[in-house]
Amino acid sequence: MGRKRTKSGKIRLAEVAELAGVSPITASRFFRNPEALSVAKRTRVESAARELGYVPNLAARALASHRTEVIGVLIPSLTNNVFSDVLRGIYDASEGSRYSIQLSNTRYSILQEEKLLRLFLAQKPAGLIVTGIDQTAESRAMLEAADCPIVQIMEIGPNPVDMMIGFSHYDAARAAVAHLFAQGHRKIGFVGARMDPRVQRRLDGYVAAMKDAGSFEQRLVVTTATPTSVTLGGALFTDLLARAPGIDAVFCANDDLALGVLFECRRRDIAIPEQIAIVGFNDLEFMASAVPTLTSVRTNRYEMGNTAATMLIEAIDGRRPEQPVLDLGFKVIERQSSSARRSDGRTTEAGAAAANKMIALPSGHD
Amino acid sequence: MGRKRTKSGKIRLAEVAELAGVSPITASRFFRNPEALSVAKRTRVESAARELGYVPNLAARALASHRTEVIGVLIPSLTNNVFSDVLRGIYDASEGSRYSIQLSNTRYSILQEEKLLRLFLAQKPAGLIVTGIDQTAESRAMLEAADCPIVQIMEIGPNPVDMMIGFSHYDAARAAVAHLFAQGHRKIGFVGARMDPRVQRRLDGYVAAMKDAGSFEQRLVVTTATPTSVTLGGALFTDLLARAPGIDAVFCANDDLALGVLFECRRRDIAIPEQIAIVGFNDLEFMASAVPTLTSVRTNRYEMGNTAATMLIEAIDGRRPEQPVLDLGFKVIERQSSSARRSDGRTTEAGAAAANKMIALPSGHD
DNA sequence: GTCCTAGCTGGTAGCGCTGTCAACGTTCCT
DNA sequence: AGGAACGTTGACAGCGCTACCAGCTAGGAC
Repeated sequence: MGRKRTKSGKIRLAEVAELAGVSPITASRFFRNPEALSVAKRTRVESAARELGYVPNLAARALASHRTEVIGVLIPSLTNNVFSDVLRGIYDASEGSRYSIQLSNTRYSILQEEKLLRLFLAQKPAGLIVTGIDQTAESRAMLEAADCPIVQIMEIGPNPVDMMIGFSHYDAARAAVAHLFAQGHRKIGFVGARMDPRVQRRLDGYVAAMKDAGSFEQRLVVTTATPTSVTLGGALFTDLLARAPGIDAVFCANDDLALGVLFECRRRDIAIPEQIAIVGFNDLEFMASAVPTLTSVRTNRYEMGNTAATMLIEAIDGRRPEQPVLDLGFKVIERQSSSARRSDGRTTEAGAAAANKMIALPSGHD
Repeated sequence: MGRKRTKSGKIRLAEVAELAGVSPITASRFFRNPEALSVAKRTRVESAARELGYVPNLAARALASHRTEVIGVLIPSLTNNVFSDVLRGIYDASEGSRYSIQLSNTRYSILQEEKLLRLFLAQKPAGLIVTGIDQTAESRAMLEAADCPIVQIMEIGPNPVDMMIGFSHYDAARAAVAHLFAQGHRKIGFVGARMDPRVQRRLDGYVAAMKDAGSFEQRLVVTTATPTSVTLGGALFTDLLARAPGIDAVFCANDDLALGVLFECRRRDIAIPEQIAIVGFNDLEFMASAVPTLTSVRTNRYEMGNTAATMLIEAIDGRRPEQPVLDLGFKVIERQSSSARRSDGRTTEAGAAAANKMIALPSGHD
């Protein structure tokens, strides 16, 4: 019995080729570039492969071709809702393609990111998705030297390494503050946690908007390096009230903080928006459902991940996008928590389904 | 110039061996089983590898050894907070080990799970983590035939494929309902979304507890196959109120629903817990911060993922746990939303930091 | 001193696939 | 009709590593 199979019982390409009556290399081509085969051989190989239940050995392929079919993804957090939406978009886009996702968590450390990047690059990934634009110089050099397509996600900025997709956190924050001004608020506080680069740029946007209006005061800003949470939102708001008792609005760097502020207002019997207006950031699902409903800045997280992975795969396959930097913009979703101040001090009690007015802006507008 | 390097400029094991003055196979052993080398050679190989910046080629290793260093993880959702905690535990445990995580999303479909399982198994993973105990017969057969360790996570049940770590959703739900009974509630509604197998078992636990007390009525149960959300919690609660206006408590199959119920109560001016008590499930962070604070069943999600991956890696390395099925239990965290009914109809307005009474139970107690 | 065992080391032979290049028709042009 | 050009196919030689087994040395038992 000329035992052709490996001990594991796996079917090899050679067996498929033999059954199909072609050479192994022809069978190999069938799986990588079927158009290169004549229709006759193509169908023969196809049916042989199906009959034997052939599954390619990716390790052998990677070894022989010096390429892997792995897309590396570096994100700073696995728990943050924001990134789970982005991730879902990435995974959805990778399904159906022949690429698989290799995920690593930088924990908001650019040093950790550099380490992971080195690890990834050593495996010659087919492509790379990295978060943000604040890499170490070393990381930046590695990315520029990498011979695979790269997408930077979450925000846009100058000097993309390769492709880039996101929006301007600075502009989004400015728009949120501008909205509060438009509603008649003047003493607008800022609460922020974690203070990673993107949150920092939201703060910068807030500061710029406040300075433009001549309303900026340092005591209106309360931040911490602690990871964000709903509870923390309440605590930071408490600090803010102590520092600046006269505030009439709060811009929260994310929605968890905003929810915490909402609860803290409940606890203190502060009326929203009559006494204090609240605006969050990201527009998580619960914002539309809270009482009162909470204004937020909608960011297209799923779409960001999905488009990033799609662009990357296209680029890997040689079809580079004509537009390598994509601004997904944002929308200020106006809800009860920031509606116009009224003399009677009440807002209408509308259900969660109340129509949302939107302010849509591509970032880059001022 | 005898060009020893591959065109990519990568250092190979052979170069390391040459510099260290040993044979390639000895150098190879250094990376897999350093103890097998004499101390002298060990240090020589080590410094040679460091000097050259050697990085092993995983594809070649996988091809030659018929093994990969990939742990496959199958989870039903990437957005659900519950799984992001589990995932973080898994990733944290895999860091520092030589195994990498390959994640796939079954989207709550056991057919999709079967397909993905086939895909994974074809790559000969080092180990596998699968969610739950409700695989298709085909999946089950594949898992049992797989020649790698396997951990089932999220719940425990009879007939583990291999290892298992989780808790009894049935017991946890019973304990939650028992807590409501202990606080004097009788007409306890149930709201559930998605109705995946674990939510179904929570419903079963609820039904059993209610029947034991002679309080079960079909109209107290409102469920939907729709994915869960805060908004949906409000909608389901609205349905429940219409079907059973006399309820005095709601057990929610998860915390998002509970938050939705809380907001809907606010909207309708229903006092919590005086008119209606609320209990959630999972004890997400915001539960302790809501107003009123929300009672929930704490589940050890991070620990579950972390322990699962740790056990799996140990098993891969040949150290099987003496206890292959691990019950992580749960705790009913009592908060304001379900405190004892009072004649004066008020609860004390305590901050989020109010001490939580806990009922700790390993699942399996009745 | 001889034999045996254990511990360490190295040689050989692939793992399953693909890059490269040559060779073979076939078609189309001049 | 001759030849170029194209499309299709196959032979060969590895990719970088490890399984397997043989050989070597040292130390201990008799």
